[in-house]
Amino acid sequence: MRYSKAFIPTMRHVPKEATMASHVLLIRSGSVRMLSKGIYSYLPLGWRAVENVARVVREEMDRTGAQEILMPFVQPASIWQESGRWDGFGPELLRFKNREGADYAIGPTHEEVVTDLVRREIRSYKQLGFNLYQIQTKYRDEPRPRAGILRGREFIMKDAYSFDADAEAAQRSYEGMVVAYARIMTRLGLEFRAVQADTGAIGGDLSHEFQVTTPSGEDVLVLCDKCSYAVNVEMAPAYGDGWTCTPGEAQGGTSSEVHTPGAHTVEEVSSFLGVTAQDILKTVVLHDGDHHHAALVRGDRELNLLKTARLLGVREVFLAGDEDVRRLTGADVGFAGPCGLEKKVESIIADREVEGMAGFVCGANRTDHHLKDVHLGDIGADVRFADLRKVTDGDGCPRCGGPIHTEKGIEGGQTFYLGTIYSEKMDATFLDSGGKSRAVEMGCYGIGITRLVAAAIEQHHDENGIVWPIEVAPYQVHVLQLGAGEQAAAEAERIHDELEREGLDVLLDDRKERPGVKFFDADLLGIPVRIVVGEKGLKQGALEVKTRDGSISESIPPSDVVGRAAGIVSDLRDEALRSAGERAGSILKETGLQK
RNA sequence: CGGGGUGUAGCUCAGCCUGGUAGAGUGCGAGCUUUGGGAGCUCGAUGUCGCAGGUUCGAAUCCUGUCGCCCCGACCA
Repeated sequence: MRYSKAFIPTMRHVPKEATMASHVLLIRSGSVRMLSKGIYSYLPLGWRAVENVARVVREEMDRTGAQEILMPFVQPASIWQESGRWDGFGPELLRFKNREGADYAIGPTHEEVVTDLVRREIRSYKQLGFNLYQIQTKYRDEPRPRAGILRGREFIMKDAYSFDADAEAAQRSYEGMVVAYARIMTRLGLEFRAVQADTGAIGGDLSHEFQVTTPSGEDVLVLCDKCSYAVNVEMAPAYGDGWTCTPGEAQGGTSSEVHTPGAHTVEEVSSFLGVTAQDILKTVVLHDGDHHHAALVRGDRELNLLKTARLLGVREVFLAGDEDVRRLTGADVGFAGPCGLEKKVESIIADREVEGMAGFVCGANRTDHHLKDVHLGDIGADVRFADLRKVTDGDGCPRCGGPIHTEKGIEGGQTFYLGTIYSEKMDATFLDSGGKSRAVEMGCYGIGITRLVAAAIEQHHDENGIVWPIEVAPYQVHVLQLGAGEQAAAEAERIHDELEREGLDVLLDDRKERPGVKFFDADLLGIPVRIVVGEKGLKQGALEVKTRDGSISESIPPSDVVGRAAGIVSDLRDEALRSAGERAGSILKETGLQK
């Protein structure tokens, strides 16, 4: 490809709407442009990267025997009503009516469609044991899209669905996908961890997230330093089986109110009253859509909303709004306490650790006032104790007791073992070898194709631009033709043409630009191998061949340049494949799926 | 949804408080010089000041509404 003919609108300025590295660089490199909130066009460079991720995903999915299909993204409400998700999915499902007034949705995922497709054809266990996947645009009406294509409303996803006759075969299908995902992530050059995950709206009881580890990630991973325990913080239990605590003094009656003007935060209360955060009881007012609840945690802890929702038996809980807090507690936000709150809320729940607290400080439900020397007996209501707090660095591993630490991650893919939850609801059944009717055992497996492009940049960039991993890079080799001399132009063309004949994707910067401009753009675009063809080098009989990550920088004769560049590319690919094989060999142990 | 911010040239932003002919840098076009890390000089083109109302002799500026975008949202309880 000749740069002079390419549509690569690079930008010098940092676009003001972008804060994350991948977002900034995708825009600056002319890879994507926003049409509307969370909705992006892919320009040639960005689209090539997307296609490359898709290519690797296809290769690895096909390798497992999965078959590619394409399903509709416009889906009738009827199948969603069958599965119960028309009401269950929430506002992220974009719904609309067609001209006849019938309800439809734009597919955020395809369990319903694929289950419907398969149930019409499956009669016997002999037909089962297959996996269907597609690569397609999805739409989820996210409440808060951000960070460009990392968390968009419209995005491209690979979703696969396995269909088996029994749980054992389904388990093997699941493991096959976990292995494939490890190969995919590794080939794409991504550092990742597979963690146990919540199954959320999709359902099922076994799930792993493939988290691309980066400090800019949205998810928090809890990882054991000693064993292979790895879990999303949403799921992480704070207390192992052996955990106990000595119940605190239940006797109340010693509490007294203290004036704490302006002390809204635990930190402020702690320094105002000269107590530690552990001596403070934090009261969080929640609502679950129907009712309000109060949750109690130690002052230095954070509430885990997912564990809280599970305890309450609801799908989701949210923080109550400021207005609700004022109405229920009778005080400004920051002064809520459990005493006297039992009549205002549906229930009071507390983290297990709170059971050991005594003589603590808590809000007085009166603006600018707290209570001190409070005991559990003062709450005057039944409090349910459970594992509610968020796990943090320094907590113990629930499996081996070793120390755990947390890391941030971007969820690049997730695998779910669904069992029969969809097949039962939607009547996808078959006759087993004994002639009995059974529901199909299903699994579903997603990879955010466009998100992985952004994640790759989050992990691979420097202050000058992108540093593409070889399998994602829109081009593998970037030939910089410097100067206006005919000799350099002819030589650059020759190198470009020969590299293309080798089957490589090559970008030839033949623009009438000064060298500095070309170098800066080359750094920004991040193509892995760079060849500089200038009059100076030709005179000296040595051209510069460099990798974008700086690991290789050589001056070699023009006649050897093509062979050397092609060699570097194939070495990089071989290395990616080799590590993919290695990681795939250990992933089942790593995830605990095999001993 | 709540809170905060922002919208002026392709891009980044100034001007707004205190109303009076629309600005800078960068980019873009032409010319000369320059040519291995975002060149210099000269000349030039570019705006429904997000949109809709209102106040005013007069609105980018003040008022009302609306739309878009960005950031934050137990860690304050």
